[in-house]
Amino acid sequence: MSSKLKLYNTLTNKKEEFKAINPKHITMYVCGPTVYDFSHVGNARPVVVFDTLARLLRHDYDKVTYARNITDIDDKIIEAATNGNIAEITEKFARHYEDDMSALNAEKPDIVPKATDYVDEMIALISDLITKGHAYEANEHVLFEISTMDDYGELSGRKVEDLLAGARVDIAGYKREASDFVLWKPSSDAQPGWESPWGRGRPGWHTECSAMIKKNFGETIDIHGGGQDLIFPHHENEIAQSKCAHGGRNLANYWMHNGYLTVNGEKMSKSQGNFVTVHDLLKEFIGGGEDIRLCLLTAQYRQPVNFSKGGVIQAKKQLDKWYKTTQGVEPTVVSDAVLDALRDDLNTPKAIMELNQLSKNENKKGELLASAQLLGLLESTIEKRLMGSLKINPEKIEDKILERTTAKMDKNWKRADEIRDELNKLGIKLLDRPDGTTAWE
RNA sequence: GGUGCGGUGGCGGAGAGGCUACGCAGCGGAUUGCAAAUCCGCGUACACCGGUUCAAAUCCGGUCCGCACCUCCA
Repeated sequence: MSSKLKLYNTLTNKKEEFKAINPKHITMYVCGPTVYDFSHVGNARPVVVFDTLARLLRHDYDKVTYARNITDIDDKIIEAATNGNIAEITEKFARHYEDDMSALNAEKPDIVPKATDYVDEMIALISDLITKGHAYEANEHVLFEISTMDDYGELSGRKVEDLLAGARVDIAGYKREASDFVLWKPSSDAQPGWESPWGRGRPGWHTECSAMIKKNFGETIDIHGGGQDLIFPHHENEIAQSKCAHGGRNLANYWMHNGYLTVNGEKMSKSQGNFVTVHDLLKEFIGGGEDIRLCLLTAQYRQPVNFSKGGVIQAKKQLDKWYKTTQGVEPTVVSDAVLDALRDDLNTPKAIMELNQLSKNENKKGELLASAQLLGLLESTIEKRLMGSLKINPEKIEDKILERTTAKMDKNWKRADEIRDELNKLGIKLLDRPDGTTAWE
């Protein structure tokens, strides 16, 4: 390996050299969606970022197991399922999620665990925490008692005192401390629920990830990822549960958090209403999943990306260029310069710069293609890309070109230009070649 | 109030003490019936004020501004 992988670790707020627990098998877990609605572009950013990391890890290591969960039990889902049919809604949006993310060239993770398949494991974890004195039952709830943990707040850099001072939570009377969090809560007859030692109920939000990681990977994994907004409280609480259940051992050695997608400088979020769903964007940019992916990779993952359609268009232009220069080329090896950039905490903008350097070199087109593909780009062909976004029958285009060529021979420039404009409106550009033939794209 | 991240040319966006990426847009040229595409050339920017240094966008101190988390959130 020409360079070593370095990753920024939220746990230490430093860029660190990556040291695998077992270099023969890397383990990575990323928080996935709560499936109650379409995902917006902001939700897609971690998917693209960690997919890119997974691709790099697969290039550098023999075996990588990447898990991304699906939260299919949650109060929002219960709310969204007005007819009470939870499974209908979760299955529908899980499917949309899979479709949308694969349109962005994000490979399916090796494991896609669903929360509802891990209820037994969650109950076991909660029981364990009660036995070890870190959780207590109150008013049909089970709560994690943060005062029983010495280093609570290590990930987010928060002190328990500050939390309490700033707490704007409705403090439920049965909590011993305001920031104790729910591990288990009761369900009404109308709500979905599972039998447990504490009555019929459902798990709290943070519990599933801890249980899934334990079951699939064991106590400690290499990398745990997600959006910055998950640092607190979600990941902090995952750490609390898992460490207290596992004798203080780390849940993950490296915690990585991607920055937000912003719109006019502000976070894209559902509650603010400033979001664009991937589903809708793909309708607008037909066949443009790769354009969206590149757009998301133009900034380093910890920096914000200001989303705009102009940005997607710019990415599209970039890809069109690369597709042209690699037409008919077979991928060879991934460039060291691109690898160096990616191994430096996933510096995708620098990697993109290196791709541009490669594209200028006649002899490095195979490297360009192989390197771009490591980033999940240039995975299609120029022909498919064209056809995917075509709004007109190719034969009709040929007819028009023929008509225009005739007009040109008669020096009827007016008619020739009319035809060109007409096709232009349909997004088709004509290329008059020096030999007199006309190609289109 | 606490915690964290930022402010780079018209725009996007790396870099992080001297060699001043890269892309888009723009301008000039080659080419073209005119275009498009392509090729060649052109940009001395790093919020502000001090300091350290032979040398600072990069280090140190201060100021201003923005964003985010502390509540569900990728």
